[in-house]
Amino acid sequence: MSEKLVLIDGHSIANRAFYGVPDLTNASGLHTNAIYGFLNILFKILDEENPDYLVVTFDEHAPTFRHEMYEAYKGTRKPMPEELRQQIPVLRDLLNAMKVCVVSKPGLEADDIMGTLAKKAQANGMEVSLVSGDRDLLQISDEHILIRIPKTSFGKTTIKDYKPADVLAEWQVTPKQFIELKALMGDTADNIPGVPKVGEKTATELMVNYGSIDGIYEHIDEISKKSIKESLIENKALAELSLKLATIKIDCDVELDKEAAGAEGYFNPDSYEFMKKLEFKKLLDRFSADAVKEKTENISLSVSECESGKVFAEALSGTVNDFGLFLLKDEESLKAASFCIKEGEAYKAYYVSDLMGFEGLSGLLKNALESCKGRLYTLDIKKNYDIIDSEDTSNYFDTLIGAYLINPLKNDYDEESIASEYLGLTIAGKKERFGKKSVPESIMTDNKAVMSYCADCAYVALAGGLKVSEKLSEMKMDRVMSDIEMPLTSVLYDMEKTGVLVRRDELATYGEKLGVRILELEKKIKEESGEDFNINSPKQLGEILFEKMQIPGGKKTKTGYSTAADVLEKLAPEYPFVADILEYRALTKLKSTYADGLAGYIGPDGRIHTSFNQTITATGRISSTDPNLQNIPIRTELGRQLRGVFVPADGYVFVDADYSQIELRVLASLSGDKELIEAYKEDKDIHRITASKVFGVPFDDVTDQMRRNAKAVNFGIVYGISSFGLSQDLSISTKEAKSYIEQYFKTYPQIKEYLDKLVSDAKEKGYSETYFGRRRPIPELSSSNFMQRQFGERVAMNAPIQGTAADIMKIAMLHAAKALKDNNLKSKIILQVHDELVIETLESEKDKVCDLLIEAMKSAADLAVSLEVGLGVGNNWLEAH
DNA sequence: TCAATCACG
DNA sequence: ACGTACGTGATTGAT
Repeated sequence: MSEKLVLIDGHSIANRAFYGVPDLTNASGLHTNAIYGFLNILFKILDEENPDYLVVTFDEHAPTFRHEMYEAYKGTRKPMPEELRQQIPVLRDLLNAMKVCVVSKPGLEADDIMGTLAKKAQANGMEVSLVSGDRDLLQISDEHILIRIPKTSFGKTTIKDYKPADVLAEWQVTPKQFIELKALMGDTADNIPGVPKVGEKTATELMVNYGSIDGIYEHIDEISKKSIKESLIENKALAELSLKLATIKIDCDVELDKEAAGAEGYFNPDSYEFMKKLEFKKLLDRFSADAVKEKTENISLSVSECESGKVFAEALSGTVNDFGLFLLKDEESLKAASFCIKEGEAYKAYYVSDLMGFEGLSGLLKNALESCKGRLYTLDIKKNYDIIDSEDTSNYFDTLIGAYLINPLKNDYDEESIASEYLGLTIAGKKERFGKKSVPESIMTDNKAVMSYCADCAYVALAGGLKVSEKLSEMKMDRVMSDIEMPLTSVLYDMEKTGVLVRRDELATYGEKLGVRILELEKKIKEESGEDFNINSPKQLGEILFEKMQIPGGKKTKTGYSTAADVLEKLAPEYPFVADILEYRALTKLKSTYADGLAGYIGPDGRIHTSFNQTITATGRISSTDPNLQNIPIRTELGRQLRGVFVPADGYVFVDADYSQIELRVLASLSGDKELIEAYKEDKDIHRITASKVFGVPFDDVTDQMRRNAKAVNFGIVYGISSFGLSQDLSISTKEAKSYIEQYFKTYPQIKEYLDKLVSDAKEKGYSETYFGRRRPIPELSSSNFMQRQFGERVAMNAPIQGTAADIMKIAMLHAAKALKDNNLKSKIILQVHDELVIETLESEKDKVCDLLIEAMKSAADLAVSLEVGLGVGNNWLEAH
C-alpha cells in the first residue's frame, strides 16, 4: 500500500477555527480558541486518515514573489485580530512540543509549500491529503491529491472533500481551470484583482467554452457581449497578472523530511504539559498513562507515610512554621490526612491513612496551631472546620479563595490549576490518578496513588498559598482576604451547618396541589392543540404554536422558534392557549425545582443544609448550591407561598433584614453625585424622586407609570445602561429609552462622569475594583469585537457597584456573627440572599437580635449615603420578609 | 454536555 | 451593520 501524507495550512486552519470556536481564555489570560479548534481539526484528520507523514505549514512575515509582482497584494487585507495573532506563536510552540513537522520559509506562502510538497509526494507514489480553509488550493487537486476543507461552527467540525471530479461537479471546470476562473473573477479574500464586469457566471461560461485564459483571448472575437469583450481586452494584463498571483507554485525549494514528518509521538510529556497549561482538558484523555506519569511524578517532594500518626504528631509537636494541610474525607468520615512543611527551600510532606492515627488529630492540630509561628494553608478551609477550630481564622489562609481574589473569572479553583498557575507545575488531575473511582474509595486499591495525591495537595496548599499570598499583597487585596474572606469562611460554615428547617409535609401538600392543576392544564393543552406532545420541549412546543396553530411571532434562536416567557406573554392576551402554556410552565417550574427538588435536600434533622460558595462569582457575591436557597420564589403570589414552608425551630422566630436599594446607594456614594445623595437624604421614595426630576413634574404629580419608568432607569444604570436594554425592559422604542437616559444623566451629571471614569479606568488597568479593593479583570475591554467590548464597558460600570454591595454585605455578616457571639446568643444567621439576612432567633432574644442586626448592617460601611435596612419578624420566611 | 428556560438579587 | 441590559443555579430535552 502506498504511503500517506497529510499537509495542513496552519494559518488558514487556525483562522477558520478562530472564527468558528467560541472565545476561550486560559488562566493566564491567553486566548486559546484558535489553537483548540486547530487541534480538533488536526485530531479529526489524524483519526480519519491515520497518515504516515504529517506536515503543517505556516506563512512567514516576509514579502513573497507576489508582493514584488503586485504591490497592493494583501496590502489592504483586514489585519488579523489581536486575539488571533497572539495564538499563532503559541500554536507553533505547541506543535513543536508535539513533535509535529512544521515547515515555513521566508518568501514562500504556506500554499506554495503545500503545493510543492503535494506534487512531489504524488510523483513519489504517495497519497496526499491537503487541509486548508482556502479554496485556492483546489487547483492542486489531482488523482492522488485530496483537498479537504474543514468548516467549524459552534465547535462542530465538518470537512468537505474535493477530488478533481468534485471540482468539476461544483464549478464545471477542472482544478487547473479553477484558478483561471478565480483570476478572471478576482478573489476579494486574497485581494487578487479580477477583470471588471466578469462575475462568477460569466467567468464559468468563458472557461467552459475556451478552456483557459489564453484560450479566451485567442477567441476574443467570438464573445458576443460587448461590454464584457471590451473589459477583457482592456484588462488583459491584469487578467494575466491575477493568474500569476493566484497560481500556487509547485516547484519551490522544499523537500519532505520523512524523518521529521513521521506521524507519531504527538502525545508526549512535553505536549501533555503544554495542553494542560492551555486547559484543554478534553484533549488530555488522548494521552497515555506513561506521558502523564513522566510529567507528574517529578515534584521534588519527600513523602513519609506515618504509622499511627506518630511521625505526624512528632512533626507537629515542635515549633511549627507555615504549614499546609489536606484532609481526605468521604461522606461520613475522615479517610486520610497529609500536611506539608517547608525546610529551607525544600518541602516535606507527611501522610497518614490508618484511622488509628486520627485519635486526637484535632487536638494535635490545635496544639500545633497554638505554637505555630506561621499560618495554616489549606485548599477549601470550610471543609476542614469539623476537624480544626473555626472560631479564630487569623492564622488561616485558604489558597483557593486567595486565587479566586486574584482572578475571580476562572471556572474552578483546585490543586491542579493552582499548581500550574502559581508553581509552574503540572500535576495529574483526579481523573488521571483514579479514573472513575472516588479518591477515598481508592485507598484500598491504590494507597500509593492516594498518598501521592494527598501529599501533592498539602504541598500545593502551602507552596501555592505562599505565592498567592504574596501576589495578594502586591495587588493590595491582602486586607480583603484577611479581614473579609477568611473570617467569612467561618460564618458560612456555621450557616451551612445550622441549615434551615423546612416543613416536609407542607411542602409535599404544596407539590400535590400543583400536580393536580398541572394535570388539568396538560390535558387541556393537548386537547386544544389536538396533539400529544411534550410541553416541556421548546422545540416541540414551538412547532405546535408557530407552525401547526399558525400563531404569528416568528423565529428567534439559532435552533428554531423562541418560546421564552417574554415572547409568549405578548401573545397570551390574544391566545388563551398561550396563557395556558405560561401557567403550565410556571407550575411545573415550581413543582420540579422547588416542591420536589427541595424535598430531596431535607436532611434527617428536618433541615436543608445548602452550600454557600465563596469562589464562584465574578463580582464578589456568594452563591448558593445544592440546593440554591437564593432563588426561592417571591415575585408571584403562588410562588411566594413556598416561603411559608421555611420555618424557625420551636421557640424561635425569623428575623429578616434587607438593605434598601443598596446598589443605588453605593452608586450615589461612590459617584459623589450631589443630587442623588441629596435625594437619599430626603428619605423619600427614590424612584418617585427620580421620576419627578427626570420628567420635570412635581413630586406629588408623578404617575405610577412615570415611577415605573424611573425605577427601570435606575436599574439600568446599575447594570451599565444601554438604550436597547432599557427599551426591551419597558417595551418602548430605543429612541424613547435613549431620551430617558439622557434626561437621567442631565439630572444626575456626576453619575455620568463617574460611570465614564469607571470605564476609562478599567480600560487602562484591565480590571475594575470595588470600594474595598476587590478586583474583577475585564479582558473583554481590549477585544477587537465590538460586542465584546461593549459588554466589557457595561461590566466595568456594574462590577464595582454590585461588588461593593457584596463586600458590604459580607462585612455586615461578620459584624452580625460577632455580635451574636459576643452576646452569647443562641440565635443564628441561616440565610443570605445578596441584600438580605435571615436569623433564626430565640424568642427571648428577639429585640436584641433586631437591634444588633440593624446595627451590624448599617455600620458595615461609612458612605456618603446612609445604609437603610428593612426589618421583618415572623413565624416563617413569608411572614418575616 | 449543551441550549433553552426561568427562579432570585 | 451588528445584537445587547448585571450577577447567579436547577431542570429539562436534545445531542
